[in-house]
Amino acid sequence: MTCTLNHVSSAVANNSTPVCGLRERKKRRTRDALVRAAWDLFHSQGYERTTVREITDAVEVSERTFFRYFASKEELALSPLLIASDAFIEQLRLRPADERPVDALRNALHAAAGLLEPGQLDAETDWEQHSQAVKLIESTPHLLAAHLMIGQRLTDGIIEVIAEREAVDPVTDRRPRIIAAVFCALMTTAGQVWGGDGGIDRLVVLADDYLAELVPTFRDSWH
Amino acid sequence: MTCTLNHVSSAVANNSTPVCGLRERKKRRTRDALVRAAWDLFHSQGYERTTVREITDAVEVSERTFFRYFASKEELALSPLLIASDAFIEQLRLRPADERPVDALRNALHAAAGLLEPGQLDAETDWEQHSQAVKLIESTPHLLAAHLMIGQRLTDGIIEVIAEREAVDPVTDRRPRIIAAVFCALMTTAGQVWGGDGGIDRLVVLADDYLAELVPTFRDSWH
DNA sequence: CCGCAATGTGTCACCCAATGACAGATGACC
DNA sequence: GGTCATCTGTCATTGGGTGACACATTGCGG
Repeated sequence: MTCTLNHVSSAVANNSTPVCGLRERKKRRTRDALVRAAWDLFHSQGYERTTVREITDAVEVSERTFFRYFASKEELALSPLLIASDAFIEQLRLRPADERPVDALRNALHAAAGLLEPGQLDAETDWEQHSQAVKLIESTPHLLAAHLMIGQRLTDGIIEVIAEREAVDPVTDRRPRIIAAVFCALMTTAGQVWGGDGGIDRLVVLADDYLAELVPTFRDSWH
Repeated sequence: MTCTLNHVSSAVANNSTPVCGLRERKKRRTRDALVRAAWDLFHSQGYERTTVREITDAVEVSERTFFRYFASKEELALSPLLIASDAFIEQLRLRPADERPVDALRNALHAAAGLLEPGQLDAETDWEQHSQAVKLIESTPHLLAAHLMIGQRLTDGIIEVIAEREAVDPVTDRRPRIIAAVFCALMTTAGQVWGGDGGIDRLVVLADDYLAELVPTFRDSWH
């Protein structure tokens, strides 16, 4: 299965930079070019049958350079998901403290979806292609595994934020773990049923739908 | 993340064979030797720093032979989990039809754990080393991703069995998907908290504990 | 405007996982 | 014992990924 994903945590960071010097602009340009060329190739011939060599040839840089921008081929493919995941955590942090955890999660989901909807932030978040990205990830075992890893990372993030919000110890109190794991599992399921069709709105509706049955339980267990 | 796991489905199959001819015995012997040598090396120097070459040198076979027994290095490392996962599905199939889904899942878990407890079925299920195997998997990103893939595979299996038991269509009725996803998510979480310490019994206790809060919800949604 | 330091990039060499092709060895079965 | 299927080793090759080093470009202070 030849997979990696060692450097997930350091993958984003460089988002919406002020774009000051020429150096930075050049870097951003080659990075975007790599992402664009990669997705074009992925769509036309699939992820596994696309070599790093082909990507770098299209952009006219060396293979070595590719791996200075992305720790691995899969990190490139998964960057949209990483961005979405981080956006969600950020929105969750912004939820008012008096919301119950389950409501904070649902509201953060709506907020994050609203942010991503307009698209056009930069090359990776171009929402028109996001649908195809989802399809590609779900249909490529290697990428699906990495996708699940991002889900795991998201779960850990949620545990941390919820525990902080509710002022409980995430080690001794199992509730943050439970709600985070269940929420992510339902999100993943919703994402699979969604399949990328019908826009982000449909995904949110699906997730809400799945979550609805469990809301009473989680409300009871927290206040 | 250099991972694979393409041939998960075909990995088990050869379990508790009658051991007839000399040929079969020899094959089984080299296979077991590979597994044993691999785990020794994994424990002493970690998964990623162990090369296939080192494993095959220890057993004195060619690298090519290794890949005739295992589709990938990670398939070898994950075979205990695959076996456990398949055992669970099998037990779930054996549950009487009048049990509610959530009860069938819990009972199947107990049954499968009981089966695995004695250990000593063959090299891979040697339960004494299973604890260390879990630790190794959880601490190796590459293996953790593959572990999550097995969880996904288990989820799909559960959906199928539940839908069959309850005579519902798994595509239109979302309940099998929900209960399977939630169950697997809680199992995974329990497994991470467990960490391999305290025997399989403790894992079952943890899983039961996590599941307990959601039992009322799932009982209500089915009958 | 110039020179230095930092940083980005290309080249080369290398490791490891994995696969295909082919030939030789070995057990199965009559 | 001989034939046949199957297992195995050897060889060559591909593709992902990394380290080392040299060169080029940019940023910046004088």
